[in-house]
Amino acid sequence: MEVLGGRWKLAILKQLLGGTRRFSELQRALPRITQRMLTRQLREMEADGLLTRTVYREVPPRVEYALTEAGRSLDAIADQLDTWGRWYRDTYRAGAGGAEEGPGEKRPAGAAGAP
Amino acid sequence: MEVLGGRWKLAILKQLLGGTRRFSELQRALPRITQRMLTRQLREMEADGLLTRTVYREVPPRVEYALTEAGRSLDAIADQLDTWGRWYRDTYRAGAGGAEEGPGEKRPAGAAGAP
DNA sequence: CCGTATCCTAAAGGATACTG
DNA sequence: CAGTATCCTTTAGGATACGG
Repeated sequence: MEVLGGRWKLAILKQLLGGTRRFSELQRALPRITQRMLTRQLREMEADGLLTRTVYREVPPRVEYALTEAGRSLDAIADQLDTWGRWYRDTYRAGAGGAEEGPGEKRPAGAAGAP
Repeated sequence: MEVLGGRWKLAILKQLLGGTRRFSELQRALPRITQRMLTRQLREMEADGLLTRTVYREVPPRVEYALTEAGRSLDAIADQLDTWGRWYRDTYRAGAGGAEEGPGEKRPAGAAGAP
């Protein structure tokens, strides 16, 4: 949780799972993050070894971010968190009525009776 | 991440995956959490629909916590996070040398080339 | 036994302006 | 384009003491 715990890290991870992205591309994909936060979360993830940052000294400058092996190894988890999150939101926030009888229908795959 | 994001929630979840627990049992299992934090995280998880809180008005009082379906549905994810966390720690913090050539050996199951 | 109440620090997150 | 620099608010987390 220390490594994934940022407000935006999962979203960034998801973007980078789609391939290398440059700073401005990430900004466009995540319209509500501020420049400062994007920079900070990216630097933290770099420090944690989840991604690499490559600076191309051109004009205009270009910086590319790509996942490391460690970052890519979070693929499955990120995916499951994403799926669970959607299920949870749809089940508990959906029709305001929400979980009147507990989650029973479209449960995330494999999480039914547990083990 | 909003739902799982507490410092202790994953640990609490893990305990409750083992069955119903009372307050003092959780405290003993998580020696470094303060009473206040345990109470708070439990109440948040209850509000999020992850667990139920049952009060038995006896002397001395007894309060039992149990996961809901939603809580139990996090089983697989909690497990994977746990596994990844250990792998990450062992790989990146282990011999101080750490990830000299990127994670290559005991990668968490199924997260290799990524499907 | 199972909490509340108080008080406090630190970390996270953000708005806004400026820059190599 | 891809950041820094400031300044500020909010939330998380914790230590300690007290109570039904």
